[in-house]
Amino acid sequence: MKHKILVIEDDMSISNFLVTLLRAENYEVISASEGRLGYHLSLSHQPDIIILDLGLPDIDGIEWIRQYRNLINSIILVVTAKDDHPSKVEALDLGADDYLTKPFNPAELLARIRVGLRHRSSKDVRDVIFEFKDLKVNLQNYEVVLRGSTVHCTPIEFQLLAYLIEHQGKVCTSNMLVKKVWGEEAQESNLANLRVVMANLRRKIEKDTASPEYIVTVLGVGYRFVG
Amino acid sequence: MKHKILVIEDDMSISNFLVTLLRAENYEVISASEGRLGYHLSLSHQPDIIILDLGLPDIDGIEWIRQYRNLINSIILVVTAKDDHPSKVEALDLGADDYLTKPFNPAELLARIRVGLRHRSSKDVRDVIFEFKDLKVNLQNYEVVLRGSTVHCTPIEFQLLAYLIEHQGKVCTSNMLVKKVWGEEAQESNLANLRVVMANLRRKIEKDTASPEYIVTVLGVGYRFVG
DNA sequence: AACACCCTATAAAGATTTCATAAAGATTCA
DNA sequence: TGAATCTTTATGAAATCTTTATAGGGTGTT
Repeated sequence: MKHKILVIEDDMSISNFLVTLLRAENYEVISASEGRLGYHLSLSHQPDIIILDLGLPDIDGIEWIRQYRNLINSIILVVTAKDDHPSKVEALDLGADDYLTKPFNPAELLARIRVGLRHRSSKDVRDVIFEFKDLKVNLQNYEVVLRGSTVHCTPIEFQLLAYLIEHQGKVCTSNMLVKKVWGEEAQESNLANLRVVMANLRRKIEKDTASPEYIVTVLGVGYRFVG
Repeated sequence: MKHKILVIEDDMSISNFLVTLLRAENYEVISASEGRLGYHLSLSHQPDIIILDLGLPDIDGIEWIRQYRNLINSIILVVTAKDDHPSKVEALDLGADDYLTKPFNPAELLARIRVGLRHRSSKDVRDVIFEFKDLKVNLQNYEVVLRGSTVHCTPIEFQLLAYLIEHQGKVCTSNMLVKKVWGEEAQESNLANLRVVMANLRRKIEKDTASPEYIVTVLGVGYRFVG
């Protein structure tokens, strides 16, 4: 799928240059020449990356980051003419992910965009609703639906499932799971417990518990949600 | 908890400056003046961030990234004197997370370290994946894939393989392997064991165990993962 | 060449560990 | 109190690890 980039820049010649450059790299590009419009576009289009110029006509770039950083879920790459260190440090500390000073080398910009995309894709954008194969889990409502019909899970079963889903694809050691589900001070003894809960959970969501399709055992280590 | 930073830099005056600067910021800092040592320290200490100078005496910095990027789980921040764009783009594309050119502003370095830590703590644990010829090993998930299909390894087999991979190219004595896999207090008697495990492991990953392609025997000494 | 010696590979059997699950007892909460 | 949930305990099965035994392949000596 094409990655989406939002360019917020008021200087039209630079903006056009960026848009052309990025389109040539096969990104989907949208642009805004004002800060507030940029914010609204970022909400409606959910771009992967925002390229933000600090010198906007309607709102100071630093202020833009301060106000909107936590409201959007994109990588912010600041590209600006000012090379004063205070604003650089401030922008980064307010949540910008990278900072380039004009004039910049286009190849470097593109490389830094790829870095941003890398970071973003490994940062699993966590949805409240998780879906995989026939399983649908609403991580807020404690709701588990399997092939259309609701499956009732006990609180502990759900916590276990939720933790495994949050770390899908990665092996979770039994110790880690015991600690996360029963609390940090949990004892070794809870291991037996974990197994019982796991068996019950599997009975509820797996077709064949002997060859599970969602939660697999990693012998000697722990469990892993296939993702 | 204190964040851990590894500085890999051969110019002692810069290295000392960085170490002092970072310690003053309350980071836990370790340093190496050579690339290979730096790699081993990053394995043993698992730093959150690695600050890497590209001009190392024993190995080219770009080469360092190419070889080790997938084997370590840290943020890599390149700090170098060369400001040639090709190496900048190459370093970033090979997996470096940021790139600063000397002389850099310390405040900016610190800000970029904070960016790196933010990215890291936002839950993404980069997959540590080793690839060589037809073999792909995910060192976190205990997963071994050979020519596209998953190979099941037992815990001990995997530990052995992982240790050899971490020291690829170097001969590991049988004693060392026994100690690392069975524990420091392991006996001489485990040598027979090691051989059995090795035979089983080879049966799983080698086409022809008589002339192995990944793990070769070094007669009278031990074993070596070809790398 | 024949032999002994050392080191290694591997098969097979036995011992051990780890896991899944049932069932019974304890706890919690309404 | 009673229903649901959680914990403990027990047991068998499966996977793994260890031990033991045997065979093979070098190397060096006579």
